[in-house]
Amino acid sequence: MTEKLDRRQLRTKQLLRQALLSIVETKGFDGITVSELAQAAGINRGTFYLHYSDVPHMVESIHSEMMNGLQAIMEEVDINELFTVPVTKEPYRVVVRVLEYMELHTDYFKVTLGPKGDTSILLQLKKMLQKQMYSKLTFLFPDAEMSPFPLDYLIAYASSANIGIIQHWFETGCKLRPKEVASLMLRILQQGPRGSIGLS
Amino acid sequence: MTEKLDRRQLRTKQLLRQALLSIVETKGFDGITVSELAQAAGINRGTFYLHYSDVPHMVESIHSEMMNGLQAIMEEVDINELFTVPVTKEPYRVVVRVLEYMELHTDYFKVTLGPKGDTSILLQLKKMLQKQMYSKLTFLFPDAEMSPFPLDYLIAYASSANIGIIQHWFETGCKLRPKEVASLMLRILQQGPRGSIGLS
DNA sequence: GTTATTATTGAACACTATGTTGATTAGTGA
DNA sequence: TCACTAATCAACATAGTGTTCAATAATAAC
Repeated sequence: MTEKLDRRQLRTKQLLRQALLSIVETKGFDGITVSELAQAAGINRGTFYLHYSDVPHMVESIHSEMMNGLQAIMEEVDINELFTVPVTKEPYRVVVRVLEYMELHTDYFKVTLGPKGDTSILLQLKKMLQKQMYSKLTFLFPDAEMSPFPLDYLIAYASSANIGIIQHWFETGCKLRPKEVASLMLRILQQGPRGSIGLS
Repeated sequence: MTEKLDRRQLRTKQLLRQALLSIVETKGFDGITVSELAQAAGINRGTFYLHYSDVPHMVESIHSEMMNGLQAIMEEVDINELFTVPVTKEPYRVVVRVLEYMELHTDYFKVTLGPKGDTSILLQLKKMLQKQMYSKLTFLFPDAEMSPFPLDYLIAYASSANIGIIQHWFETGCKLRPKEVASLMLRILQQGPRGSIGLS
């Protein structure tokens, strides 16, 4: 997989990554030129093409790195537990680990999930959640007709909702600990919006 | 407001709008050139600049039109009712009207809310929902400390969740009627994810 | 430490899109 | 019909693209 070692390559890739995220933070992912990227990174414009064919290619490449990291954690998730385990002081472990991973890479996620962010990443993230939810829900409801509520809409609802919480977490500067955020997600998922604020 | 009448201007604006949405549908909002836009619309490239300064300006302009239409409807919403009125066969009226408006402009919303869509529009839409929710929730909980659940996170959750449902609605080709979608939104908002599928 | 390797640099290239201008044509409203 | 003005067409300087090549510098391996 990672069979690249030359310090020079690593250095320029790091410089490019920093430059990209810095630019994205101010003007979003659109309209970034190779020229400004190279200048911000302090490297020669031609050098960029030794690593990426294109700005979109570089963006996609960085996206993949982060998504792979998330995917590895996600694959351990067990939605069944999420739905059946009662509220405890220890929120669901894998959720916490996902949030910790995101907090570790704040520089990346705060921009991609924010207002200048990337739709495709939000979508991938949502699809990850949905995939897990779907497999577990179809286990709970082998015959889709048994559910009094269309499962696809339920999944669309719950996945978007949790992403909304994560976005708000970054938007407010990650003031809460991953554990606390996971705890909120668990409570609202179990009790629903009305129940969580104390309405009957 | 709308004091433009010349048929020629209306014609080219319509042609440009159609061309834009058609292009966006295939390659998203990014990297659209004035040249391809003019060609797709069958107008002279220079003519574009008689109407818009820029591609982003045109995009922003079309966004505003749609958002203003939504805003006018949204301002009638009464979240209080959403939270207190029991499930009836008639879902909340304003929600239905918003969904009807969106369905009327399917060509626009199916792309902007979809995978190739625009983050800023999703954000504006979410902010609209949040504004309404916030004013109503602070009415229910004048002292923010009274809520056992942080209101900002609750609002982030609920607004994203409902947008997720709308996105899924367009994603699946608007098979349900606006009334049916509004009914789903109401049920899940009241009963929560677990309650709506019949779990205790 | 020397050497072979290779990433980076800098300059040049043709190409595409930009945004603007001025003169001309053609459609519109009164 | 006629004054007005939107749309067209060609031309322009500018800026970014993606590529190539020779020269330079840093690196890894011996």
